[in-house]
Amino acid sequence: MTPKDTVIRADDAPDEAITAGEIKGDVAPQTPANHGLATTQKPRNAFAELMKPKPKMNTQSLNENTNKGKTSSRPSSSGSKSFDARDGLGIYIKYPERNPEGRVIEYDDDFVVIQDKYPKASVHLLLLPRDPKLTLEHPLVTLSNNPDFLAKIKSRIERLKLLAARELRRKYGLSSASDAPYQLALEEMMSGPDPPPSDERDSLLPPGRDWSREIISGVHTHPSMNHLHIHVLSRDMHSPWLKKKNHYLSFNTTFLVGLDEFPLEEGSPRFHPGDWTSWDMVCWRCRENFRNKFKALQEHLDEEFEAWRKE
Amino acid sequence: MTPKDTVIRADDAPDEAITAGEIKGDVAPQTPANHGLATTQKPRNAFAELMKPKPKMNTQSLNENTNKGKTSSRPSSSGSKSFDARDGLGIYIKYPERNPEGRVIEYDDDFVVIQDKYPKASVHLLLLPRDPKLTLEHPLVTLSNNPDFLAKIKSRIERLKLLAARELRRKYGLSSASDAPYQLALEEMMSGPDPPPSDERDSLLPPGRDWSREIISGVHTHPSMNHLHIHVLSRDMHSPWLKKKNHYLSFNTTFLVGLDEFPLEEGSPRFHPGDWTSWDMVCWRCRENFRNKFKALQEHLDEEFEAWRKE
DNA sequence: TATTCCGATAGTGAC
DNA sequence: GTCACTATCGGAATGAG
Repeated sequence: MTPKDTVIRADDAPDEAITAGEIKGDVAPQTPANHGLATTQKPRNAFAELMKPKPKMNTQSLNENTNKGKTSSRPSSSGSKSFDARDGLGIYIKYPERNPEGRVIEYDDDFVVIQDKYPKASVHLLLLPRDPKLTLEHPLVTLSNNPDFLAKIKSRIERLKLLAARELRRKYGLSSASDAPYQLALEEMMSGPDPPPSDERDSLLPPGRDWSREIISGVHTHPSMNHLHIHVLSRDMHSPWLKKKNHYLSFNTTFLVGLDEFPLEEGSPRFHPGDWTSWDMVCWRCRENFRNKFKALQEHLDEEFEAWRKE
Repeated sequence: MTPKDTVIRADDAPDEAITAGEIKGDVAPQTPANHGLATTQKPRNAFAELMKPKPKMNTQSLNENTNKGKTSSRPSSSGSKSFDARDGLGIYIKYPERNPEGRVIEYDDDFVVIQDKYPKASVHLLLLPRDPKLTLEHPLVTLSNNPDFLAKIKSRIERLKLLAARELRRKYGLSSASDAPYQLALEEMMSGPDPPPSDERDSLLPPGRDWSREIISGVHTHPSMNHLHIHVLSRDMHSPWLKKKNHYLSFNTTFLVGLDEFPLEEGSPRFHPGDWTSWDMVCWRCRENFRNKFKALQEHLDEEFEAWRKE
């Protein structure tokens, strides 16, 4: 394996996430079932296997390992004496091959992709640049002042959006009305005599629902976690970890700066959102204003989610 | 019984409060054991019986009936169609002879005295004037503009303070260092050959601790309960019903206007205390400032109470 | 400032 | 804006048939 190769965390048991304890060597095991996405870096990913159509089963494999591997959760930011919960992402950047908490999706010399430990939506990934010169910089500054870096990020994020979109299709494709053409054709293809490999299927199938439109990406204006991270998540905001007003606002106001908004111009007001935690909560789908009534919003989001996934 | 007589709620079982259900007739029963206080109105009271010294027992009879007779709690402010919890004191004024919830201490044509349903101190009584023309007036206005009424109230309150002081002695006299001379002499008196009746004892005994100094009285600047009521309570603030900051502040700031401060002069700032619920909580005994830390104050009050009662 | 219930808000400590 | 825990603060309903 050359340093520039992307290593993939693969799942032999598609419906159960890999835990850190299952990985014995330096890198995650690879299986013949892993079919990578076609990019310049040719990374392969664990979602590929998960994307296999599973009629009659509504698996949620990505959200099932929320509490697994908790004993292996040890920040251990070696060097700093005092523990700081805000350094929690450092372990993934430093030792992605250890696959901490079974959360690593893929990694190479430049990036680590993990599932957010506390996802705020059906799909919620983090892209973590590994460059030590950049990882502790402020994301708005770095992404606005470093064109080369921004270009790399944008390229990588485009690919992650597709990854996330495929995961949405895996989760909700069968209950989606507009995805029916794809799902029906896929079923026919897979029950046929010679099913093509998974990375060739989509080009042979009708488009169905454009799930990538449901994926958002960006960075928080004032991140709580110290290491630079870019969010890639579905916009449904349907998650047991969405527990507080600021959770919702941080992804549904200008506190989130979308990747496509960069570079910000110098002196942009986006650098100073002001008292954003006091802003009203507005439904991302129907624009109803719930002011500060989080519980009411939460119930409403459940309903919107059901309608959304069936679109 | 003439209308001007004061009717006393008497306890045959001193350690257990009478409940409303035990009273069959129009008035509370009287027993030979009731020895009244010597006032112009000659009211007798339930505390007299409770004041009997009970060595080795630390009874708290006054606080034991908190939840009794709940079924008989019916505001029923006849005339107004809608229920209003702020009219809750009306029932005591209207039907004191029913002894609602077993809470009536004494009553006559002009006043009803009850135990506060949610006492904020070891002893907490309410004096309720019955005059329909006055009971719904604002206490600060009425007590400042009506000298005759104020005089009656002051007279009555003086007596209630003595009643409350005796109750403090009953509860804590035996654990009080400075009350020892009284308690020892009392014990000797009662074990002697011819113990005098209870209303003659104190004049024959050494003074002991001046419990009346521990009693405060006054009205809230902005009462929540609609019917005019004057608080008479011990200053210890030791009670399971003291649950919130405003409970404490309402008796330990200028939000409480002491009876002896009346009449207020017209335009007095006391009419407008301002944002009093945001004021700091300061220990009534040692003046330590607990700011808005209610739990910390509560623990501290427990300690102060133990020291206070042993004074 | 009646209570009670529920929920929103705020501060803290975290290996 | 990391979470989880505790506590403080804030609004709304409140009985009874």
